Formats: sequence, structure tokens, C-alpha cells
Amino acid sequence: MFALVDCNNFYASCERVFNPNLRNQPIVVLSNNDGCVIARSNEAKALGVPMGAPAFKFERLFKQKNIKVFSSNYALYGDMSARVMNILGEFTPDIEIYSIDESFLYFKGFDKIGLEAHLQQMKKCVEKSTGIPISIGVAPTKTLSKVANRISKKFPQRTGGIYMIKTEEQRLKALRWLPIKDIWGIGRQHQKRLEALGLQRAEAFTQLNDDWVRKHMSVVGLRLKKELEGEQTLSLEGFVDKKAIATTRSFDYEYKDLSYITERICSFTIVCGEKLRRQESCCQTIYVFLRSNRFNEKAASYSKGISVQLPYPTNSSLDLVKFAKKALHKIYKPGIAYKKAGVIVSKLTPQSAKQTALFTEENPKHFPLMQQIDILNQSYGKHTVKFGNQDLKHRWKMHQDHLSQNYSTKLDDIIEIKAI
DNA sequence: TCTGGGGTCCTTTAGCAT
DNA sequence: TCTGATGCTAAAGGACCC
Repeated sequence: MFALVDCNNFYASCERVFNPNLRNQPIVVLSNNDGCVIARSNEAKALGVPMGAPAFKFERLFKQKNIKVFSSNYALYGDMSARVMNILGEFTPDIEIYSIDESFLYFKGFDKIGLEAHLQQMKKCVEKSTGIPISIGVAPTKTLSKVANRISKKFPQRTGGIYMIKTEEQRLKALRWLPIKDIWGIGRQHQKRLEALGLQRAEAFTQLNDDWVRKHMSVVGLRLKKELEGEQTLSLEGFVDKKAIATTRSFDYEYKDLSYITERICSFTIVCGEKLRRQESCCQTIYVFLRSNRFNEKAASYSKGISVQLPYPTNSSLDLVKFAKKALHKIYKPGIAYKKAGVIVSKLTPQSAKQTALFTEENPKHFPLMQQIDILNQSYGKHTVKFGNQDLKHRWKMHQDHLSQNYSTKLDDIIEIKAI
């Protein structure tokens, strides 16, 4: 049996752990730049704050209803996530960490009653040790465990936060209940198409013809259908190396100036280089893209990217910047107001297995130089050593007006308990 | 004024070789 | 040498996830 464990309103719950005054209060957490809502407590959901809502459009509601607003604090959430996942790992060796707040677990050798007790103990243990509430869904396939998890969340009173799809009747009942759009793997486009056909519930989706599903929703859709029918097509995935690393940002305003854009692209590239070196990889392809503001209907929209093959695998920021700049000049068009840009490195290879090209050789001095720069930046703070292409004044600071403290990872921020 | 970021997998298409 | 069929690969874009 697969179990999907999901932390309830994870980011909001993290903020609550160290600030008990927030219990039962509506909370929202904002994306980078305090742009849009990416997490809501149940109370905030009840007040009608939608997922992905632009923060500036909801400021009045936040004030009116006394909704507590937080900038995202990834140091805190990452650390809390690791604590939760560690505990889950003590209850079964077969665990796939699917995202910051979700894991698939696999349980074998339990009878149904034994498993239920085991899961109850696991839930209690996580909540007691970390303060993060979780929901658990159990079923014979991953996709059905997602469905079961949804039921456990939707009916907390009746399920106690744990729901198991054990019988055929339970499976059918769940599918009759689940709206098409809430199926894991069905996004907005597929939803539109399926609803246009008059389908409303997951059950109707499973009654479609296999060939039709294959044709219109690819093998991914077909796998999904099989999974909902109870046939396992997905299995637990162990740790896999990243296939690409991205650094992308929206700008605070729109910019036309090539020198500004160049500075941004160089900075993104340097961050990609740091990430590559941290996981001891080199890349062989670098992709650079530019985009105008997609919300600005008055201006012409522009979106262009280009990928460049490198003559040798590298993680030297100096080399990467050289190629990124070349790529940028091919896609930059004067007169466009740019709002977002990014750099993605791919075709990653292990640093140890670097293949040397015959004629175009990397400068051997780069490797020790990068090592020293990384050490300095680690010891003395992120921006101790910069490259000439980067903006030395660091004027592109993110908006983070509602940031909480790093309670669990920074000694200065540790929580204080005062006697009254 | 103010709308995120980081991933995966799949399909389509164009270019090239056989 | 030309042509059409076929097959491979890589880039680009679209769908999805959290």
C-alpha cells in the first residue's frame, strides 16, 4: 500500500509553530518579492483568499479581516521539512520525498488493522515532535493515495486525518465524489477539455476510452487513468540527481536597457554556477531567456529563449558568464520592456567524470579560483566576493516586508521564553 | 507602483543522415 | 546525382506538479 503524507497548510503551519498566538488566526504566506499568495491557513481560505492571489489586490481584505501576512522564509520551511521527513523515515525505509511538504511512503507486510495503528502513531509522533499537523491517504496506487489524502483533509472530523481506500466500493465512492479538476495530473487545459465533454467527476474520466485518452492526454494521461482504476503504473522513486538547475526572477520594474539586463543575466548565471559546484556537477548546455510583462496588455509581448551548447562541461562561473552573454545578445531586442529573465543549465554531468575536449580546453586555473570564492562567500556572507559583471551595489533587493525569523537555524533568532 | 520560482516529462518540428 | 521515404536528434514549447 502507498501512503501519501502531506503537511497541512505547510508554510502557514511553520509560522505557527514558533508563534502560538497565530493559532486559529487567518495567515497567508507570500511568494518571492511579496508577489502573490502561495499558502493559506484554513481560516484564510474560509475568508475567501484564493491560491495565487496577487497580494496587492488583496491588501484591503488582509487589513479588514486582520489576516496575518508573511514573506516566504525558506530557511525556516526547509529546516522544518527536513525534521518531518526524518521522522517519517523512521516508520518505513521506503520513502520518496516528493516535495517540501509531501512524501510517498510504501508499506508492506502490514495487515490493514496493523497499518492503521502504525499510521496513527506516525502522525502523533510528527505532530508532537515538530508541531506540524499532517494528513495521510492510503491506497493501492500513488494516484489513489492522493485521492485518499484529499478525503482525509476534506473530512478531518470523520477521518481523523487518515483515510484508507481498501475496498473496491471505497475506490468507486471516492471517484464518484472527486471533481475532475482535483485529479492529480489534470491541470487547467485538460480540465477545460474534459468538462467540455460534460465530464464532472473522476469516475467519468475513468470511463473514457483508452485510445481517446492516449491521443489527447498522452501516455501521462493514460497512466493516470490506470492508476485511478487501481492498476499500479507509478512506483516509488528513490533519490534522483537533478537534470537541470534554474535561476530566474521577475524584476521590480520593467527594464529596456541592455546593460541592466546583462547584469541580471550574469548574476543569475553566477548563482547557477554556485549551485552546480555545490552539488559537484558540471553542465553542457546553458539556456537564457527574456520575457516582457505578460500582464501588460498595452505593450507588445515578447518571450524568447535560446540554448547554447558548451564546448566542454563546466561549472566555472567565468566560462558560464561568457556563454550566457553571447546567448543574451542573440535574443535581446531593443525597445522591449523586460520584466522577467532567467538562466537554466542542463545536461549535467558529475564533476569527477569530466570529459576533456580535444582542442577547446577549460582554463585549469578556474577550478581552484571558484573553490576559493565559494569558501569566502560561505564564511563571510553571500556577497563577499563578486564578479565584475555583477552589480556591486546590490540594488536589486527583493521585497520581503513581512519576514519571520529563522527560529530553527539561526542562533540569534532562537525563540525566547520569558517568565511572567 | 504592486501578479513567484524551480522542477519534470512529453510532443512537435526542423534539420540532417541514411 | 537526384528524389522520396524513413529515422534520429535536439530545440522549443506546452502540459503538469509543488
